[in-house]
Amino acid sequence: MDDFSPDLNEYGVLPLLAKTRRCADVYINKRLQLMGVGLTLKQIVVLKSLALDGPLPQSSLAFCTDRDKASLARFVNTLEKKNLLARIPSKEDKRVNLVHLTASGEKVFNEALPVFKKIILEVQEGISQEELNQVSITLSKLRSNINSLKNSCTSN
Amino acid sequence: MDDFSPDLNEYGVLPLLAKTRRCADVYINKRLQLMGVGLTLKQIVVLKSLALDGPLPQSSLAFCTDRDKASLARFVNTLEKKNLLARIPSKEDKRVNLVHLTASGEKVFNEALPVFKKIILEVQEGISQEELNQVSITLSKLRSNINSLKNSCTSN
DNA sequence: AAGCCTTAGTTGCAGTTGCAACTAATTACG
DNA sequence: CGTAATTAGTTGCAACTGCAACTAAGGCTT
Repeated sequence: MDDFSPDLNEYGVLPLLAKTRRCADVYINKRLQLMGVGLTLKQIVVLKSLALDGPLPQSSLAFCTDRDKASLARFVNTLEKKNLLARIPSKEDKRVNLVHLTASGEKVFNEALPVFKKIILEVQEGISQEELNQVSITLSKLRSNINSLKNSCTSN
Repeated sequence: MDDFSPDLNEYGVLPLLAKTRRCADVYINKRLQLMGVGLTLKQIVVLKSLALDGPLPQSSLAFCTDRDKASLARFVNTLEKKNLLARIPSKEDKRVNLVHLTASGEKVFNEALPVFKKIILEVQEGISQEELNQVSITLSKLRSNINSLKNSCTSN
C-alpha cells in the first residue's frame, strides 16, 4: 500500500505536513509513555520554553506555539494541576499571569529531556543536519508567509 | 516578539512541524470559508484521494492520511451527511465499505479546487519548487523512519 | 470443517482544539 | 481627565482525535 501520489505541484506540502505531524505525534507520545516519561511532546516543548526563557505570560506561550489563547490556558491548567508549573500574577500588569516552572516541574523536565532527545535521534536517524536545517528554513518561510497574509487580511 | 530559539540540534524539527501545521491549518480553513468554499483542508485532501483513486475502503483512507480508523469513520460520517460521499458495501469482502464521491461531492470538489490551489500558491509564495521537494523528501524519510520503529516495537 | 487469528468498521469515552462571548486591566485619544 | 479601543485571560460550546472494547467477516492451520 502506498501514498496516493504526493502531488506537490498541485496541493502543496501541507497535506504531507499534517500527515507527518500526526504520525510523529502519536508515535512519540506512545514512546514517551512507554519509557516512563509522564509528559507528552507538546508538554515538553512548552516546558522547554519556560526552562530556557524564564517565566512567561500565557500570551507569549500561545504566540510562540501558534496556539489559541483559550487552548493554551487550559493546557496550563492541566500542567498546573500536576504541579509542574504555576501562575504568578504580574506586578507590572495586573492582567498578566506569568507562567513559571515549579521545582517539581524542573525536575520532571530534566529527567524527561535525555529520554526525549534519544527518541528524537532515533526518529531522525539517517536524516542529515543539513536536511533538517533546510526543512526548518522552509517551514519558517511558510509560517512567515501565512502571518503576513493574515495581517493583510485583518487590516482590510 | 520572536520564536524562542528553534534549537534544531536538541529538539528536532517536530516542534516546528506542529507549529507550522497548526498555523497553516487554521489560516487555510479560515480563508476557504471566506472564499465561500464549504470544505476544510482535510476534507479537500480526502476528496482528492477519492477523486483520483476511485472508491476506496475506509481502511485505505485511514492509512493514507495517517489517521485512526475511528476518527476516519466519523470523518466519513460528516461528509456523508452532507451528501458529498457515500459508502457502498463491497461485494468481494462484506466487511468493507467502499467510499466514493457522489455526483454532488464531485461537483463541490471541482469548484473548490481552483480556489484551494490559489490559496496554496499564495501561502507558498517565494518558496521554490526545489525547496518544496526537499521538504517533501525529508518528511517522507521521517515518516518512513517512524513506521519502521513502530513495527520493530510491536514485533518485540 | 472447526477453531484461532487477523482485519474492517462502529461506538463510548476522555482529552484537546478553535471560536465566540465575556470580564478585567491597560493604553490611546479627544 | 474620561471615554473608547486594545489586550490578557477565562469559560461555554461544538467539533475532532486517539484509544479501548466490541461485532462481524475473512483467512489460516490443522
